[in-house]
Amino acid sequence: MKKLILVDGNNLMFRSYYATAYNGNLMKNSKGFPTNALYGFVSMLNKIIMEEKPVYMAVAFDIGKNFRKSEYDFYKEGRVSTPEELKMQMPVARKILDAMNIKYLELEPYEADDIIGTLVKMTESDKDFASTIVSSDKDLLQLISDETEVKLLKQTGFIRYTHEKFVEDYGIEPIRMIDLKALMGDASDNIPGVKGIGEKTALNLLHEYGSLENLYNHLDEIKGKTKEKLETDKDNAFMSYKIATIYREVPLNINLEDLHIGKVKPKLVDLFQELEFFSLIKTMMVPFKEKEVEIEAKTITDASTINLDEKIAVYLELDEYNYHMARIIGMSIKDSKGFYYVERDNVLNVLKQIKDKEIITYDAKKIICQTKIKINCVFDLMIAGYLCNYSIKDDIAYLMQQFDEPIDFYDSFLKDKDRVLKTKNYICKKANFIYNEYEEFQNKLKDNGYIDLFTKIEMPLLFVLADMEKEGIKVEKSILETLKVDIKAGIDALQQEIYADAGEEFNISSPRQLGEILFDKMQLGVGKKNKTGYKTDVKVLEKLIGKHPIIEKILAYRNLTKIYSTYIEGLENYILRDGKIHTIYKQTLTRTGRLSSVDPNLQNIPIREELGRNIRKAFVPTNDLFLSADYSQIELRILAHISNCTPLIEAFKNNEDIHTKVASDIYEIPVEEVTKKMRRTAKAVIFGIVYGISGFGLGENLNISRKEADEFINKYYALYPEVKNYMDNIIAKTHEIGYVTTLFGRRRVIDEINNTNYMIRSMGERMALNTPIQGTSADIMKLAMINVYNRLTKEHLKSKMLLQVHDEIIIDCRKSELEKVTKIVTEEMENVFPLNVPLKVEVDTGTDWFETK
DNA sequence: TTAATCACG
DNA sequence: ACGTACGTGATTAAC
Repeated sequence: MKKLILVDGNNLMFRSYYATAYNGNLMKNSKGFPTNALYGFVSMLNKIIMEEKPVYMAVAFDIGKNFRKSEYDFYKEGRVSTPEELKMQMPVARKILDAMNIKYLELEPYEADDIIGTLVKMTESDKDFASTIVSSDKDLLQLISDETEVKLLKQTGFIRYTHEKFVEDYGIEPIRMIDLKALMGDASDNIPGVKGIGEKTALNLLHEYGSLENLYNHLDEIKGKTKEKLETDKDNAFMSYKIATIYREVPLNINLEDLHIGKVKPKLVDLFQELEFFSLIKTMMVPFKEKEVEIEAKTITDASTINLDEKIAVYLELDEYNYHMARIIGMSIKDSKGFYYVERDNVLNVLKQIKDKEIITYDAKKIICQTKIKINCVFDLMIAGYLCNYSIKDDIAYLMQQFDEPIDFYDSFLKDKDRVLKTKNYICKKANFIYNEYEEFQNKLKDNGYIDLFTKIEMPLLFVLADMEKEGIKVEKSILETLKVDIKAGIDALQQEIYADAGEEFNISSPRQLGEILFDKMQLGVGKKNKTGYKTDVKVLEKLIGKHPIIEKILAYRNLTKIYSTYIEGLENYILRDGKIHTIYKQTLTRTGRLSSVDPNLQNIPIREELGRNIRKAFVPTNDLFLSADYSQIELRILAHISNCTPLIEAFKNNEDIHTKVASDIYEIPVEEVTKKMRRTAKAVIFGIVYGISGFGLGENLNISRKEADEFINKYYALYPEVKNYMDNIIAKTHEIGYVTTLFGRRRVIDEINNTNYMIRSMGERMALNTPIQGTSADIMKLAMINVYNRLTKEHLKSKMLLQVHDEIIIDCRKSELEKVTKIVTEEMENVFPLNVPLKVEVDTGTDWFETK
């Protein structure tokens, strides 16, 4: 039996386009040509080939006019026209198929369905063939027979409709899909059908009478409204039948044998290069991979032959991402004359000799932390790329790919059996890329107005962060261990009680299993659903408190296991031989300009709940105490500043409690009469504003009605019209220019802002509101850190900055220096940049992180 | 690999 | 009628 796969090409392209077009970031190559539909199309083809392993294949397309439209001018009327960005991709799909050596068929005035129908007919008269149709279009189900099945694509996965499966699901023969459509019509194709008859009624009628023809022959047996409807629209029904029938006599002039899949042609590489489908080149083009160009690099053991009078590009390769734990593989250098390669054992030696020369690299922090040598990096390509809105990963290969210089990804390089042979060439290519792109990125920075942000904030910050990471924070394992024993006992006890309450053992950590126990077995409520089953998050569970003691036990269990695995076991794994944890601050990741912390994340150590907060007891100073300095209400102060809101600015100037102040304004009562609850409400409203509020969201958050929430918001706007004004303006402006800016000129492009999908557009608007606030706050903190660091260094203090948690820094402080350090952080942080509002810093100290603040 | 959950500002 | 607050990272289950 020869298997023929028949693909509905148009359908696949449309699906691929819309599947990814929604997020607002239409995938394009560097020339701006949209590629999202093509990428999905090729991936889908590959998937089909993998799953079906066909020997014969054909892809059908619509082209030109179609005969249905000529005969019935209402056909497909009212359809939104195909987006230009999808149309552009259609011809390329054909080119790709040609290069993949897969036949595609199109013929005016027929539609893809008709071509597929014709091919199906051909296979059915040829005993050797059986076909599988691939599409998400149910119309094609009418072609199902014993030799023909339809792989009906769903949002995720597919349903394979064989003849048997179809009859089982629909209770009619596949060919009666036509009769079904004749009755129920099709809104998307503008096929009328019988008005008022939907799928349910239509199916019932067909179960009873078998076909449209027979149904109308027995019209007198039908009662009531249905009969009336059928009578009124009889003509429409038979006309719809004609339109819905797939034509099977398209003059294709082809033999089935012609549809044999051939070998992939080399020109596919060129196409994919043009489209920048580098990952597809790697997976599909193995036999065609170009031979690696060998770079002539001199292996050196010292720096004597390098031209150090000009900038040099340096690249250091390690054997894992976490540079605190990694070992060196080798180092490459490019100068004005050529390439140099340094083997592992000589890296430190060479680096020491060149460290004060002007170095350009990718991820200087990695080099400094790994080698403990403070190189004079004047240009970090990773940071430049980040500011210029490139998608930046730790692996430089991602950036190289975007510049048409694809090399193996670091992950696959590490796994490569022949790695040793390739190393020199591989990492020299990286140095070459850095060297060659330096000027271009320098210009990009200039064009974007990023020179100050780059040279005065991000580059200096890199060295500050490197020092903090290198220093690390001391963690007392014994304290974690003590806690661990208690928590483990708690978990075990709770687990037994929960099993007893539930009447069976199950995996409490599985939301799915838990949901079934709570809502199906124990019937503790109706249960909200998500994609995979019942929702079981804190909010849901808290609503169930009181219905059964198991709920509180589950909440406690969740709390304990979270602490146990993430904050006890998790952290323990990161304590190095020096007894310290060295996190990695990602400087080139967030869309707003904030830092993030990984391996481990030290920016989300518990504080809000008492139990989790105990984790902080394990973090201790190596000097005498911790000093924390945090910006009080920095985001709100920035909001007051950028909206130039007089009452808020005044409140901050008078050092008022802002939440109480807003509460007193909203409730129209004196400050003294503001209750805790009022203050809490005001706080939630204020937060909502910063995030781009909706009445619904605030209502959810405060557990009040949407109407009440709306009233609060409107009250707030009335009180502080400047804020409302700012919000309206920033949204309008972002719609126009497509990006937002922080006070220091950092930009975030927001493509979502003009998306046609309401939900995505709204999200874009909220980002437009929030990013200038969050981003400016991040800029200010970064600058303050640099200034604090410089003061500590200049005044020769032994106290060291260890951590940053967005609006807070933690310093490992000498007791003798406490006064000086307090003065430094307060001065530097509060006076880092003049705003219309004062910046306020709150300082606290303690002998461990628990005691601090 | 993705989804759900929960930790932080 | 829609679906619902910004920015992160780690762990677990389940495919």
